[in-house]
Amino acid sequence: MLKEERQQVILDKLGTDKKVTLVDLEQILNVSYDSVRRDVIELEDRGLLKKVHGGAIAHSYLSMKSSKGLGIVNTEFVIIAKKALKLIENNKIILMDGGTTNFYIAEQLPNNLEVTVVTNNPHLATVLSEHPKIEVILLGGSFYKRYQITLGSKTIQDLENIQVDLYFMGTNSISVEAGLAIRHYEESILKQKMMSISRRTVVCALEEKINRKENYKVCNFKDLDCLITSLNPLDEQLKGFRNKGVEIM
Amino acid sequence: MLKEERQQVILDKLGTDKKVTLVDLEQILNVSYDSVRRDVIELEDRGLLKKVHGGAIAHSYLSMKSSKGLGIVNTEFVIIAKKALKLIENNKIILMDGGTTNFYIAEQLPNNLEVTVVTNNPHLATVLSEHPKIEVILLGGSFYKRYQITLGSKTIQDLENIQVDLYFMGTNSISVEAGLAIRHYEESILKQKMMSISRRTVVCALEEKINRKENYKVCNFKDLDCLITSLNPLDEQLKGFRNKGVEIM
DNA sequence: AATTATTTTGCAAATATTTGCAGATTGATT
DNA sequence: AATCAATCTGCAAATATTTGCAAAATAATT
Repeated sequence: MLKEERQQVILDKLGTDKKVTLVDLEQILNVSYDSVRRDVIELEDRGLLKKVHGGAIAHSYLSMKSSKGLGIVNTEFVIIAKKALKLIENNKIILMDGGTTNFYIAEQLPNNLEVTVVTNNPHLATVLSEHPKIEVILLGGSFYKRYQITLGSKTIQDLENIQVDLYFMGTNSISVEAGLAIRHYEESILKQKMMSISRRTVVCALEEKINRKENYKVCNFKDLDCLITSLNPLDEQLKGFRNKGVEIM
Repeated sequence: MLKEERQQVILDKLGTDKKVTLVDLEQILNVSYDSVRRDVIELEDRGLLKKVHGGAIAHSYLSMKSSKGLGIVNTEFVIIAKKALKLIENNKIILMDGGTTNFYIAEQLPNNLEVTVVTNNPHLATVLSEHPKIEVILLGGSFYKRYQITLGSKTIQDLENIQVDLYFMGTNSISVEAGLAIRHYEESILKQKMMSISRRTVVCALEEKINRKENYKVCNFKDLDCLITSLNPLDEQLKGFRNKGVEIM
């Protein structure tokens, strides 16, 4: 097996599972632990994944590339998308930023829906271009490879004259005390701007994001209008989030 | 067995399997390991595959297209890309708009090249995000699904404060009398704007575009700085294009 | 048809890369 | 602090690659 094949397998695996341990890879690829480790290091050098202690995690765009064709149905995504769709009405203007959750929601938008989607995520534009009725406005700016979105002052300036009905904000962490925070400073500023031009802001959070902490704060929890998770709104994990004036779905 | 036969077998194998080891080829072709290796090196020089340690893998773009049976076009792309690369220098700012030719050129940009690429084509941003050194600036605007580019006044406005060194313009038609014309009005305006902010404008045209006519004129032929085709610059087909102050490669 | 030039091929020695392993080091966890 | 797991480092064996060279095959010439 060629080294490149192995590395492709690693990327594919990350595309579907988003994370993988080196021990797993050692078995799947049937080479030594050191070899997979070196493969992962190489891939990281090329910026195609992030190496972590004992394994690797995907850069978000990997899953955006493969989630569709492979028909892998992550149930969490399905539940979240279903709830999110309830909020979307015809003739509204929707803002969606980066992240796999938004990507998945976009993929699920029904064919008869007639909305405008504003986004700084080119992959979203690509997916939605197959949709018969949705109009897409892509925000320009420096392209941030790691998260596969446009960023920076140009992007913010693009938003200056736009007013949207509904903003689906992606996030890396959400907690009652620390609010909503992500890993990248510029992006946190951008998200604040996006909130400011949106009538309503909705966060769709995977279970793993709940009560996590990240470095750059975007807003307080109560600044949101709605929180969507795959959990039952009455679930124990969401206890602290209730009665804060934020709808929980 | 002739060398050319062998090389065709190699390409065919890659077309189906996407990868092959030199040991495999040695057996299939029944020649020495060194011969197949040299074959693979030759094919790589022609840009028809990617050589890796111990074997070869298919070039992603070509394999994508070759499944449609565009054998001739493939080599056209290769030739055009090779010529185009000669124009690109480190630390320059390159503007590339839509079209498959630009996509293919982008994929061929060598790893040690350090340039900024400005584009209204999100797919280009995606491809280039795997490049270690290239910075990408994505132009915003309405996303035009059919051509998979951003368009419109917003895109033009984005260009207002940019000045680029080299513009690779995609086109649907080029002729001496009618100049350069395309099928979409808004895009023709955009291309004019792009020309105006570029120090040099280069058109890479597939053979089939030569002497074709389209509806919306972008510019006269002599407004270009350089024309790249897969043909020999002295080819009969290009006769009328010569001595117009436009470099022909 | 014979000769010559050119290209192609296979081989062998010298290099270089990849791989797995063992010991030392670092990092995480209790 | 102690323990366990993961990482890093250097090393040696196995593979691949490169290079030069001579034999074979092919093409060009007389």
